[in-house]
Amino acid sequence: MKARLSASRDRIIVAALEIMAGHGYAGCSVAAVAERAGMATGSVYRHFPTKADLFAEVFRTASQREVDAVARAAALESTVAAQVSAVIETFSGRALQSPRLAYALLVEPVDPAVDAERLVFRRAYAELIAGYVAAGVASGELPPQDPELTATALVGALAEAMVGPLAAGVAGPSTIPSLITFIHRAIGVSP
Amino acid sequence: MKARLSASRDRIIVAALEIMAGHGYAGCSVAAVAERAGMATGSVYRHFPTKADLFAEVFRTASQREVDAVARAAALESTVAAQVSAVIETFSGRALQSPRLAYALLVEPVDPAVDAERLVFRRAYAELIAGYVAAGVASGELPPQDPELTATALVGALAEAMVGPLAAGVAGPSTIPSLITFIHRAIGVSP
DNA sequence: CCAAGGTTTGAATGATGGTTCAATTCTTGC
DNA sequence: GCAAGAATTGAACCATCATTCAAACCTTGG
Repeated sequence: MKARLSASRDRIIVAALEIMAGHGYAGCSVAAVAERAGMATGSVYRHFPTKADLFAEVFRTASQREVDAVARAAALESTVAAQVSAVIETFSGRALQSPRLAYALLVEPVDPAVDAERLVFRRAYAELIAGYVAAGVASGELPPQDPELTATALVGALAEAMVGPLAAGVAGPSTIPSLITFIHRAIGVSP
Repeated sequence: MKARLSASRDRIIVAALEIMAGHGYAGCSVAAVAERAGMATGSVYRHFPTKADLFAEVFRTASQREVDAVARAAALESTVAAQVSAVIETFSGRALQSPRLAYALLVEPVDPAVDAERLVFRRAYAELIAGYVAAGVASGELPPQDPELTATALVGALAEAMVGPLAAGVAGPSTIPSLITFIHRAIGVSP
């Protein structure tokens, strides 16, 4: 019974994610989520007090998954240059794999309460990158700089560069390599 | 009479801008705009077919003003390094002067139809910057690169770096200089 | 001055979609 | 089996605004 409850909760989140991946946040009415989760509209409210709470958690879940994937890929590398390349490749590869979801997570207009969760998402990326940058500065691989600011700017650059390709559905073949070059230069990787 | 008509139209746009600057897009109900413009709600619809059309124009107007100010400041400089510095200083200076408006123009959740206008805004900045970068590459002041991608990434970096300070109301004293350093390095200005 | 035409008004309308809740169905302990 | 209690249902409710429109009000040409 407890299990049934928590299973329902999970089904709701999964359903919401699936609809986001297919039709964006715009397609995520509570009724649509409930239907896809195989339950009545009202039942959603047995698990989440409001729609905003539900989607805050949905965003948190999806964001965590993305950040984890990127962190895992970057952790395999040992130089800052390679770590940052891994971040960009993983981030953009996954985004292009589920463009609608990426668009929703990154920039689609959402309820302001959910928007707040998006900031957390972007900050999580920034924290991850800031760590690598700080290590690079400490080891002398990178010139002195404010790792927080560098990381923030880098997340912005990455997100902005992906918005066009996400809308189009594909990225030009030189987009990712160019972006890597740009960002390597930006953090001061010696050529 | 014609004058009266076009004056009303202007009053509506000005009112919308003022409310955006004070309470963001969230505060911009048609009723609120009409009241501030000193007319009845329904009269707004004698000038704009829908709210989305009104705010598309409001965004276009505000964006144009911003881009013009930045372009004017950059045009006074003669090296790419100085031009880009002028862009960053002007952009961030103006944003911090009207943080609520800047937040609305840059990232606040808005009606999807209005959101499209935001892309135009960001692209206008990118075009401006791309022009300078392309000239710098041609003159040899900058290393070879894709000016479009560089400019897009740069706009993203700039916007992202401002979101935190905009929410807080102020930027730390080193934010702008650090950002300039970062972006100079990113485009390949020789030190 | 006056009537015809256009303009302005602001309360009513309507659409959307989140939220509630009385009725029903299911689960569980005895 | 069988209540008692919890969970589920989904249609009704409600709040929010954008949008409309019939009535009231100007403006202007004669």
